Amino acid sequence: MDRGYAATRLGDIADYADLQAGSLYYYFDSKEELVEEVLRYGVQFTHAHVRTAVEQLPEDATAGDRLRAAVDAHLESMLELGDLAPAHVRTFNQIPPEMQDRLRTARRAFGKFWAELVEGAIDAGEVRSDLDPYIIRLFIVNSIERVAEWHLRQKRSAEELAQIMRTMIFEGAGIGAGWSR
Amino acid sequence: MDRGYAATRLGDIADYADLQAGSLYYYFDSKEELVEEVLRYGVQFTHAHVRTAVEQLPEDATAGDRLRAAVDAHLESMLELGDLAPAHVRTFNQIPPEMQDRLRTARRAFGKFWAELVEGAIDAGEVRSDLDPYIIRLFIVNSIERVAEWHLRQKRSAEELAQIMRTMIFEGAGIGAGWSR
DNA sequence: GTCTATACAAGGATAGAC
DNA sequence: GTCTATCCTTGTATAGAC
Repeated sequence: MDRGYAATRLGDIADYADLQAGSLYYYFDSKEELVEEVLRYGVQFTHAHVRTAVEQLPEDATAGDRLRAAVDAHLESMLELGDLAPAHVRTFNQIPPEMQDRLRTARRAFGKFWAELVEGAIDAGEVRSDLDPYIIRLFIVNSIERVAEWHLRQKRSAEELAQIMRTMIFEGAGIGAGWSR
Repeated sequence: MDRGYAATRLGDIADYADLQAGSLYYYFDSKEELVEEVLRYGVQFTHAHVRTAVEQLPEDATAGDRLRAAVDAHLESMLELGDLAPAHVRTFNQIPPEMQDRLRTARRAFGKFWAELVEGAIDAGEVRSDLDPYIIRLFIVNSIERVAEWHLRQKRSAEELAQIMRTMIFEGAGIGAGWSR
């Protein structure tokens, strides 16, 4: 679905599955249903992966540890999902509005989880409190989601990318103070 | 073009321009040509805006000042372009490959300008030198480009958004050291 | 310049054979 | 379950009137 929702023909999908276009209707009632299933899988997979990673931390993990773990796990999901990750990120605003509504519940649940992580880290004094938590969350999640889109010239390992993202997200690009002036 | 390249019908565009679909062919030879023109305008407008902002800085501006100015100007462009900004960002990977090739020259020129700003700031010791400059650039530009997509609940002024973006990009979300460990 | 009417192509969906 | 053939809708593009 790299090329967008409407541009992706059932024939393409069928090719990918080594089937003929018509055969897809044995499994799905419509193209919409098929796409919805794929997108829903993407959110739920990622949500589950991130949540598990956070919950598996030891009892004494700080709010910062939890947030860091979430960044790593979310990034891992993006990389593991392969083509599916960018598909989901890119495609959501292209699908029919009713479908967006149906998927929104799943997306909101994941967003809420993220929001709690960010707010927890702010309350613990580990994330800056001078910006809107909502914006901080958007910024972080957006950064992670787009990584899957970077067709990097040098292939980098998941660990390497995680390290880079953590640095940029939490420490920023600048050196020393006064950058935001 | 919120809904993607293929999903955007000539009829929609015609409606927007208070015309009938057929009338568009007086101005353009094809849908492709029309879209290409719109996208090209977007890159060039932004490139020009950012370049001008940077070049208008006083002689004694540091590499950091230049980079900061670029962030502000790029963000301003995104906001000024209105619907056109997300259209460009979202649509590029959906358009036919030959069209991507034709637009790539304009995009590369802008990318090169950005790369020089980032590298200048690294050389001047104002941006961290422990990460790949290419990645730093992707991260920064991506962050700016997506802001136009945030349908923020509270409307924020351009200055306010610029302040937020500068803080997140250069200082990061974290407090204190040790975040990237 | 902009309209209406229409030709033409493409793709989603259905039917029925195997 | 998967195929092939076909229907039907939609959307790009063209023609020609005004």
